[in-house]
Amino acid sequence: MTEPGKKPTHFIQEIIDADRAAGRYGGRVHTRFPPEPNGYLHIGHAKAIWIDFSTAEANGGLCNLRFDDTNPTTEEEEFVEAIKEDVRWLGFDWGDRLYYASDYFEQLYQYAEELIKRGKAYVCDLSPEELRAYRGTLTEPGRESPYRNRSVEENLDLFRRMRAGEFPDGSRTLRAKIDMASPNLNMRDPVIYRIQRARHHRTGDTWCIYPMYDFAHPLSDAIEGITHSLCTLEFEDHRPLYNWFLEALEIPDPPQQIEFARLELTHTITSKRKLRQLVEGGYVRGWDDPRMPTLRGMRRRGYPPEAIIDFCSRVGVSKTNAVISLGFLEHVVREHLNRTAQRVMAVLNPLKVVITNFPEDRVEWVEVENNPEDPEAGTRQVPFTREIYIERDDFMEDPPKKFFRLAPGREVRLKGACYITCQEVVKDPATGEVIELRCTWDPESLGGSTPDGRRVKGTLHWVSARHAVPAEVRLYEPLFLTEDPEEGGDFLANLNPNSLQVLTGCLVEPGLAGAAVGSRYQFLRHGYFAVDPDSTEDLLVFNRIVPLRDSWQKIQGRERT
RNA sequence: UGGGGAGUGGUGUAACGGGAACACGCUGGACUCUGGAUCCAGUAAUGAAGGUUCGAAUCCUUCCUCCCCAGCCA
Repeated sequence: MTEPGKKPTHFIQEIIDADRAAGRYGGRVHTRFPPEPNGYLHIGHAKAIWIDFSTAEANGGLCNLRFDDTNPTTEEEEFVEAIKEDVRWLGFDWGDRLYYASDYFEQLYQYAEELIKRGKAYVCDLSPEELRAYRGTLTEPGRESPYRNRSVEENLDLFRRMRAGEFPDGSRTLRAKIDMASPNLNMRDPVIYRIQRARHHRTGDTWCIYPMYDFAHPLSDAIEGITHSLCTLEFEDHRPLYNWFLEALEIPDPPQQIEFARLELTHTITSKRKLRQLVEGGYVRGWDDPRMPTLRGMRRRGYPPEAIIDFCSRVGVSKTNAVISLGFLEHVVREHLNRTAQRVMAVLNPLKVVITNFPEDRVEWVEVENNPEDPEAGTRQVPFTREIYIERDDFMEDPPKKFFRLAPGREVRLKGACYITCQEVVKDPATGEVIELRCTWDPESLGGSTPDGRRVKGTLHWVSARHAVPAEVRLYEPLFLTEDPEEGGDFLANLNPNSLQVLTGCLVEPGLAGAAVGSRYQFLRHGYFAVDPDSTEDLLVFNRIVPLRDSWQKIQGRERT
């Protein structure tokens, strides 16, 4: 766990340190998280959110939440609320600094007029197709628009009439007058305003022209007094343009854009389009499916937000395109849950055990610790009776060498309760399936050890048959079989057919009855689980957050191959 | 074949001219009322070639590889 409040050491912090040493921005640090409200946030956004908010905080500064809502055709109010919810869930607070680029539409418009007046922008009548043709290619320069040298008066008049709605959608644009021969395509007279009669989720039909990102972003930053505008690597090519607008308008103390690498995870996609394909194609149950890399999916799965943040901070900040292994995320989640999750016994695949020398009506309440990692967590009482269930995998009639669990004639410990010895195996005469074990217990072992100090190799979890609470348990595996879902060219072909396994007829200890949705537990020897909102009064539903490391499974897997 | 970035163990991050470190993974062992956790040990890296220097991951040159850019998306 990284210590909170400790100053980070990444390259962005170094830039900030240098700025402060030089007295830039009067020593201020002000960042912003600028999502476009056109979809749900995912794990990649978590890194951006963490960087934006935590670097501000670490430097005594502030971070704004600003919706970058300059494209009304794709944006919706629904996403605004969802994004706010997700950022809050991660534990960040934007205070009263909730902004929208659309709040600045009038101001941005005035900036655009100013650009025209300075001879740095012009209205262009080229069609989208012509514009593309005029732009040139990666290796050939573009050509200047025939409308490039209109007078300031004509441009102003035309632009005002664009705003007034005198021209059809797409018929004209406002372009920055920069350099059609620039090797950086972004500088080849980029469009800064387009005509678009679309209802905006906040401004309604007030506007029929909307600013482009490249124009709106640096100026929105300037308006909010942002000092360090942090974004991902693909905007590196846009930085000259970002700076160009600020210079062209002579913005004092201009903000600076700094780019860092996105967070990518193995076995995971974050492309909005592909995520939508998974949802719409029914490959997952929705945007909050616990297998999804969306923050809502991870929340439902049971990932603690603190663990996600810790993960981000431990992955680090750099400019190297990196793919972090899903295993590392799981490690951090386990580490967090190991310290915080209450232990509980749950039998996922029950096998009945009758303890023949245990009185029929006796209920022995045994004491079990809630979390051996945290003495403060205390203990609880669990009922032990003559008929119990153990995990079917914890018994083998003909056990291999390193199998330390129950087998005919073998003695094991039942966690917190006692030692039992398997005396008889009852099978279904028709199928040969083991349906019941008849065991005896050693009353001396009550509590989990014996006066003679003899040792048993295995400790099993169990539930009392008549006290157990039924549950459904959903086990998850990565959505994709391959580290890189794009391997082979078709991500759908790499989908893991076993990404969801639903276990019914599971039995959990009685204390779990009525457990709150979202609460997290460690099912002893299985993993960490969270209560799913699908739970009802009659049936608890659990999601497996992450399994426990399992060295037995590893040994088995090794011997099988 | 233009422009912008990036190359350190299997993975991610450090080292900022001076003994390549940390974390995850992996291997082995200790311990254990979770085959968990913990502990201990081991494994393994500076893209290449030149050059500067007493000394280079770090500075210079050339080369190689990978990523991004031709929306009136962000």
